[in-house]
Amino acid sequence: MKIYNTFTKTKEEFVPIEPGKVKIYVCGPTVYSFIHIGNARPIVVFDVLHRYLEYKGYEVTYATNFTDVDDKIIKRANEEGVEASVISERYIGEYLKDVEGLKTAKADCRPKVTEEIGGIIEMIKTLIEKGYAYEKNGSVYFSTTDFKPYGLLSGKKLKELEAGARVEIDEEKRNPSDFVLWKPAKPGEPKWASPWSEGRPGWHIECSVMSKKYLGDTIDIHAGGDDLIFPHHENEIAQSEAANGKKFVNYWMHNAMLTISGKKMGKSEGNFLILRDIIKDFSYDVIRFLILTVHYRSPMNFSRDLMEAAETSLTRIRTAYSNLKFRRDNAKTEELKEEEQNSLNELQKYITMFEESLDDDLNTANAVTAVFELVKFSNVSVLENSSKAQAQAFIDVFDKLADVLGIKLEETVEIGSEKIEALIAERQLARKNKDFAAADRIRNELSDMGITLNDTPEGVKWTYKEKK
RNA sequence: GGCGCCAUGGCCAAGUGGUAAGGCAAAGGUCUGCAAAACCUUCACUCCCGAGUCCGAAUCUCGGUGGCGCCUCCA
Repeated sequence: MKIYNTFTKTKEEFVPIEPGKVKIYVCGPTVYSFIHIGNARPIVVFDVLHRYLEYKGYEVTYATNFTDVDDKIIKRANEEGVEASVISERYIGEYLKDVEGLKTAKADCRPKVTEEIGGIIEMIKTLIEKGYAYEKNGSVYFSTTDFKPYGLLSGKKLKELEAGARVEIDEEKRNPSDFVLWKPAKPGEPKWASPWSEGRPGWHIECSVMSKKYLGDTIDIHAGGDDLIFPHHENEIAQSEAANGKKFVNYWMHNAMLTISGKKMGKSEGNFLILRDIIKDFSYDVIRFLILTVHYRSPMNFSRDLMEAAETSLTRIRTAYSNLKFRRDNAKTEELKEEEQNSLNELQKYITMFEESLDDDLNTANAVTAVFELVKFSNVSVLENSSKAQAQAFIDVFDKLADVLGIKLEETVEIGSEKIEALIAERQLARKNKDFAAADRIRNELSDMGITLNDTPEGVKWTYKEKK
């Protein structure tokens, strides 16, 4: 499998540190509100990476954190007049609901910063001892000029950074590009005791500490949004490599931003759409599917029109799948017929196409295309007179590929199927008596419930789609 | 100001040297009581513009134009 490594700016053959095992760290959310749909992109993309590596037989350890102490959380807590932990716990809960909905709940661990303070203090101590960090008035800063490789990931040069007008001037820092590892608490802010002051950690140090604790000094893949390349990931490298004296990450993966009307969607930009709001009109599956139709390193412009198109596309896949199940359950022949053997041999072609796509830097867009090609092939191959064995073979391939992409092939029916069957039987009777007005009335009634009927020579087939 | 990325049909989107995947939308047809689904057919002599390299370029080089991102919290 080839992976584009942001550090080397090339696609590289993926070779894990330990054969058969992969350690992945993905930067998680700061929990001060609901996530927006842009946040869903890395969650979905790197979940597919996780699933695909497992599909290929790797044993994956996947860690993603919660930043549960931060200025924004404190601000929100002050606005509501509650403890910071009330805010963070609330949005961790909401985040997990979204993660569940997106079918991305496979992470092995989700550490929280507030539960890792001890480890953070230890790493800061080490950095001071090794001469990479210094204390000033209760704050501790990382000295960027003392870490020679600083800037290699982002391609920034310290000189340029200093020349930039946007670097905050801070009298305590030796260099404008130095960043905070520990800062003293202001009155009323959450705080922990440390050798330097009662305070809390800076943002960047947490990921270095948690990655080390849960995955080790050197990990295979570290991933996140491309807006984290600088300064967050650059700083993580500096901290981890300075403290551990070892290479931090072998492959850096970054997803491009989700845009809206061509502009980056961001909480600071104020042009974001909350995932929960989108889910009122579309299912989680649709946003997940839409995200997969674009390569993860290309910017993706979000719109409702795209969601609608994605929903229709997804329905095409689901319809093909449900047709297969219908054919299987109504098949007149059990055993595979001789003439069907060719189609089964050809199935492998689609699996290969699917795998080659994902092997090429996780090209989910082409993997989805492979699924569409499979849909087409299935529609022309598995017919009324097909055997149960043939239909099942196709179903197995659908299941296999959909599982990697995390696409749900069937919607859960929320209505009692006895009721549906009764109405269908009633309509069939009406049709038999040529009372088409009554038949159509029942069909409309079912349609209002989200049931679409399909009259076939083998009987009536129905599919369910949740009404929004 | 510095660094980097992108520009493919009505919409979305793969493709990074060998002659334009796929999805949505649209048009016609088959099937059907009508539908739905499915199938068949049609839908970019062309990939922002100009020049160059090459037997050959959407793909490489140079120059434009337009758009975006990072340099500050951000997925």
